[in-house]
Amino acid sequence: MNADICTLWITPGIPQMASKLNLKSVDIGNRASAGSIVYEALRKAIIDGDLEDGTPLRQDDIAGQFNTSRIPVREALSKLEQEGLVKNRRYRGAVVAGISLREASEIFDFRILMEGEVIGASVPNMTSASLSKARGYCEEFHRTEDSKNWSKLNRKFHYSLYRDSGLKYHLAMIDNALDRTERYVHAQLSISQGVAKAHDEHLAILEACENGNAELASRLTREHISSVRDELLEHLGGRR
Amino acid sequence: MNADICTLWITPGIPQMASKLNLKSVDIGNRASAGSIVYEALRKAIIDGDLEDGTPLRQDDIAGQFNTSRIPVREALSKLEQEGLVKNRRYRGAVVAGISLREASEIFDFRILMEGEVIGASVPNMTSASLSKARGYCEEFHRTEDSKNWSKLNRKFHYSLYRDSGLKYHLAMIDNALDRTERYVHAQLSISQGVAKAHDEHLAILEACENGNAELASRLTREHISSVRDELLEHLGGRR
DNA sequence: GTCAACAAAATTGGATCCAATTTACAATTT
DNA sequence: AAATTGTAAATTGGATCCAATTTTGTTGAC
Repeated sequence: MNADICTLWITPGIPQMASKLNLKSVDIGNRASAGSIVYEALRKAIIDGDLEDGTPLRQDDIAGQFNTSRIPVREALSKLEQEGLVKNRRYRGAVVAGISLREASEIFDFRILMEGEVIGASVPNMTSASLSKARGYCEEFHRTEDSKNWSKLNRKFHYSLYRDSGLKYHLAMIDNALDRTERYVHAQLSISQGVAKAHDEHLAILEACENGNAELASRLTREHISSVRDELLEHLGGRR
Repeated sequence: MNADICTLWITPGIPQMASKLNLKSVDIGNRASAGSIVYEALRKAIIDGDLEDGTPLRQDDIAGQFNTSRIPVREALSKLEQEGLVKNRRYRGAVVAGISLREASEIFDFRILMEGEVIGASVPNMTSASLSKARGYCEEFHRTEDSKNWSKLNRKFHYSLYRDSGLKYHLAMIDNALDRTERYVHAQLSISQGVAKAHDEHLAILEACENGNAELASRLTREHISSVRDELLEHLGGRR
């Protein structure tokens, strides 16, 4: 984990005040806070599975690694707890929150409900730009060999099909659900013919979207997530 | 807002160590942290609508009111931001987050999806204890005159019908959605014949549950929330 | 050797202090 | 008077310090 993420955020669009000057400007006002830097780094590490479930997250350690004090670290840990990625116990510190298969399975059910609905609402509004972007991610997902990128691209693919729904709240809920299950998705993709099967299903979903068939896209999405869940439960020793 | 909320939490079940003594004990080890006390108080104030949208939440003020330092206040504000109840801007402080009718409407749609599903899953597992508890809340909702209690009891009624689903994640998501819309529900109940109509619908839902008709309970719940949403949009000037 | 009691170290929670930034406002110019 | 600049007050972010609590380790009794 490196600390030099702490660079300025170059924001493409700063509200264009009434100024004649047209400069390549850097929005100094939007520097990331120390807390959000720590948060992002920890979030990524947990989601990617670099930190095992139950790993204690000592405030001093983390503060040291990021060359900051414990205050921003606490802020980050608190946010991560809200998201369900760490568990905090008073005076006992934070640990990476594992989820049981039972819990994971429920979150997959949640996703089936959400994503089926959202893609259905999205299809009628889908632009060709979104579709070609989705196709790009889909192909990249198929091509890539690096298992680390699978779940990332899988996520980008699906998300690009949801965005046009304009359902921001639903999308935020989906995001959180994906955060919590990403480790499991990664595991599922890595076993058996996970990626090949997923790719086939992605293509079918994409085609339904391109044909403007919302109902089909919704059904295929539900089946897709459902099959990921079932395979996961099967391979990781779970009866439900 | 009063500061004397800061009392000890009386926890009914402390793991019964090997002790002959049987005292009404107070679990000192589970005192609420200062941050969580501030959090609960602010959350309640915002949900109940005691703090108007856009009200600035000054750290010093709040810290003063609770006779604590700003650290726990920041923690509380951070949590509230995660829940969408306040907006935080760096160096500019926090304000109570209002939601537009557009956003509220989307959250109602989310609730329709969630609560319809959850009550359906709940019905087969529903105990007579849950049902009688639900009936109690239902009647209390009907009887009470205090508008402040309507949304509270409305919430308790619905929640008591969902709990037996055992779908903890779904329930947590519903909780957050209710937090965000409670102000609007309160507004809707206060207008026209809101309470009477809601009570009729509650009775119908309850009856479906008692008869073990999951499908009907689900449909009635969806229609119930849907009608609350529609009336709200109508009365508060919204086309969708 | 096992268990309890006690003490020391480690760790977190909260208070206070300082720095960074924004906001409010007076002074200045046009 | 309106707009701009400069300055002080208000406010937040972060660092450091102390207190509360847990964890660890040690001693002693049996």
